[in-house]
Amino acid sequence: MEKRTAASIRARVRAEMIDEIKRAARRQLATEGANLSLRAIARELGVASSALYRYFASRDDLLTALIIDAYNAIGEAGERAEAAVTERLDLNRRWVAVANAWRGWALAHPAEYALIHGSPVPGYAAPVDTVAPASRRFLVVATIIRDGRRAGVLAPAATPPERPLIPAPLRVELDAIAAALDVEVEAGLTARALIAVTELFGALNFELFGQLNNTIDDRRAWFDLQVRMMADLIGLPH
Amino acid sequence: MEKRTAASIRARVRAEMIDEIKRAARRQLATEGANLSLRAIARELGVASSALYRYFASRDDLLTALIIDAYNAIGEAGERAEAAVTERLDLNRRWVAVANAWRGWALAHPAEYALIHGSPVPGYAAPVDTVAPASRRFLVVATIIRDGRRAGVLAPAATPPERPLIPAPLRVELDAIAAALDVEVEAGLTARALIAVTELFGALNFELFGQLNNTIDDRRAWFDLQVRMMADLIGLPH
DNA sequence: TCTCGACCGAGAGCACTGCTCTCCAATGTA
DNA sequence: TACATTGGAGAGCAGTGCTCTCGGTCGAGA
Repeated sequence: MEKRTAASIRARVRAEMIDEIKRAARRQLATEGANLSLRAIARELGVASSALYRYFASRDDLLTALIIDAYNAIGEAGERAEAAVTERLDLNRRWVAVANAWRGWALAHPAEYALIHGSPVPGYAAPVDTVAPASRRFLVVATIIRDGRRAGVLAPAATPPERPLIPAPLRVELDAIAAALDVEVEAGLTARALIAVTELFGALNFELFGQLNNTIDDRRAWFDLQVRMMADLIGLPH
Repeated sequence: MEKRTAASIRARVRAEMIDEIKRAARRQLATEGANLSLRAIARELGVASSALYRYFASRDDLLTALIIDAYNAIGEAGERAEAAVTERLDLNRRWVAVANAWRGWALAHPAEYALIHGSPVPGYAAPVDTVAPASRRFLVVATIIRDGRRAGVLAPAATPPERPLIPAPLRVELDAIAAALDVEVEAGLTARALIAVTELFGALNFELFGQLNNTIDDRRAWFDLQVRMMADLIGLPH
């Protein structure tokens, strides 16, 4: 017991410091974007800038930590909203809940959203640690599709006919994605779900990166319409 | 005449220098991203860093110039590809041409693409000069819709029924957009066209910003499928 | 309980950045 | 040809990421 406790004292202090650094970094992020200043963070914490290097080997390392946190945060936001829908068979409601949760998180944390959905930091190669948190967003959508298929409301017959034919190599990849997400659906449905998600994040990018300034002011209604149209594209019953 | 010629000598030299600076900046952009270095550009041109300030008041000013150029370049790429389609009544072909041109330009100039579609540079407010070039991308799509409506192939009856109902305030805004683009179509069609474009740029963001690494390798086929599905969403006849 | 070693903070320093200011040479203009 | 506008050079300021060395502190194992 002593060993564990003793070790965890230092570890806990260290973890707290890491947390404080990340908090300050997130604050910086809001005003400075991806080119946040380590020295400014150190100043804010009342610490020499060199001290930060005891916790993060480089600025990129700190950014990586923030990126992983952001992926997990937006993923968790979607998961919680989806889990809160009690009518589990109302796939539409679950889809809308996820979409709105994503948008809500993005609007509440625009800088962190930009960190993961914006231009990659030049010369920065995303480490492998980021791929799992990054795919987390898609998992929750997969559960909706899976439940729908199992319940029969997303039966192959009920979904729209596969209109643009999918070439074989692409079909193989789409099948692999579905298998990795543990859903057994035809490639056409996988494609439509992916497209729906792509559209949503495209919409969020447009909204957050200022592409629809002076174009659409009622962003809430516009996003809502897109969410519903994408629900139709997937084939979610209403 | 002497006055004009004399003035234009200086002006021409100045324009050439500006061009050289922008060329070097674009080269920098490819490796360094948005945080390119003025001093590195100066070094590359064999010039003192302070000399650059005779041409651009600040780094942000230079970035603004690059942004405007990028908007115009991708816009023009779309326009040229669309204009090259001789079968003017084949709306589908025109749409595909535009989409592929956008993607081709993006793949050829990823850094410039990121400059206009990625996270906004922190603390950088896009000047008014950028809004016109930014909307240029949408103009070419508008012409396709307009021609389709005029030719009757995009007749209201032929387009899918307006399924998600559009709330009145949003409908007003969509009508305003259509009016600004000089197309006379119902709000539902405007919405679908906007969504199609949103999805395409969402797809390009995913592809260029690395979101579909380890997911889909056959990017060409995947983009193609998305383009065709969005053509269906708009209601372009095939 | 006590000593020792891991850990961590401080500070100086390097090479770099954007930007300003002053000085000066070149060059088109009248 | 003399002048005034233009643009380049260079020093300098405040800031950056990052490294290295030096000490102190405090939890660790004996």
